[in-house]
Amino acid sequence: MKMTTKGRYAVTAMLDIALHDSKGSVNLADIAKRQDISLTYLEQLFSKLKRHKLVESVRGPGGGYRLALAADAITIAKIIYSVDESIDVTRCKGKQNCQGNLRCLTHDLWMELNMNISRFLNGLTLSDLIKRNNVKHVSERQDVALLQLQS
Amino acid sequence: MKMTTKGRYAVTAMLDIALHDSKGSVNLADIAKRQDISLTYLEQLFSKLKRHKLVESVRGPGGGYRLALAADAITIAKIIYSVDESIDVTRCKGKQNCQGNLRCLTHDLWMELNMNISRFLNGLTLSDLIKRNNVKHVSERQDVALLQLQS
DNA sequence: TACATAACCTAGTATTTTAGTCAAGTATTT
DNA sequence: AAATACTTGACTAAAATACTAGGTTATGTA
Ligand code: FES
Ligand code: FES
Repeated sequence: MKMTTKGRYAVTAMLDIALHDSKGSVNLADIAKRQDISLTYLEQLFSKLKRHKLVESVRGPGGGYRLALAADAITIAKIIYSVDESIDVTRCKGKQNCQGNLRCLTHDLWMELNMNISRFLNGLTLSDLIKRNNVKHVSERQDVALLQLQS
Repeated sequence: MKMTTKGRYAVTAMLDIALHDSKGSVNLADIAKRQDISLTYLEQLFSKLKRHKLVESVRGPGGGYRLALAADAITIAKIIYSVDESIDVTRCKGKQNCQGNLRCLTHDLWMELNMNISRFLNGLTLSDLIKRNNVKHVSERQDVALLQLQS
């Protein structure tokens, strides 16, 4: 599995949008400030998220991004997949050809681990996360911090 | 999580020893040939595995490595941990300080994923893997290949 | 219509990590 | 003594990652 800041940023940003969805659309500059992520880096991630139809964009002043699906239809797995290409832990990418075109000794082990991780990430949606108290608290803290920044 | 060839090689090599344990000790040169791993790279990994007391070494002619514990006492998690340092997917390494010393929006999500992966890898031992048919088959294939190589 | 805003796009680069090599050891058995 | 086998640490090429720079294009508003 590739679990890098790229995937983490993507989930964080998507969660940020889901939390501020009431405002119609959320612009990347705000996300960048709230979540402490470089704006231009976010732009790259959102180009992928859009390509995978997880978000829609609104151009021009007052524009931004909004979820393309309901929050309970967007799984964490989909988000990570969209920016990281895969959450695969095998070496062969499922092709069973690690060892000179043949299956290596541990192929099935990694496949099982894949399934385990997938089951977890596929079973969890943005709407699940929004409901959590720890997420609510952190989000409120971030909103306050942004307001202070702007004043 | 860092799931790289380093961790995969370590598990593969440990499994190889477990499978050939009847011979007392297994030397790295044989593992290198059977599993297609660079010998000098294996040496590095085994220095770590020894430091973590997962294997014992037997020096001199006929020497090699053998498991320091029973196969059913060595979990896959321990092996990966020994060479990769961690199977952690958080960004903060558990310290809750991603965002200027505070917890980020997704910290708890990654902690949950950590638990999920740990549960799986801690619940699986070398002895579990040895029993599997697919492992047996691949191992037999490798033994035959090594004999042909030596003749 | 000008202009500000914000998405969109293409390169490029600094840093880090990975996977692996090399060389000069030390220890143990035969 | 000689052969075998493990030990250690420094070193390196290549890849991936995280991030920056510098634009262009669309759109709402004054
Ligand atoms: S991981 Fe699939 S063949 Fe080795
Ligand atoms: S992952 Fe722990 S604070 Fe962000």
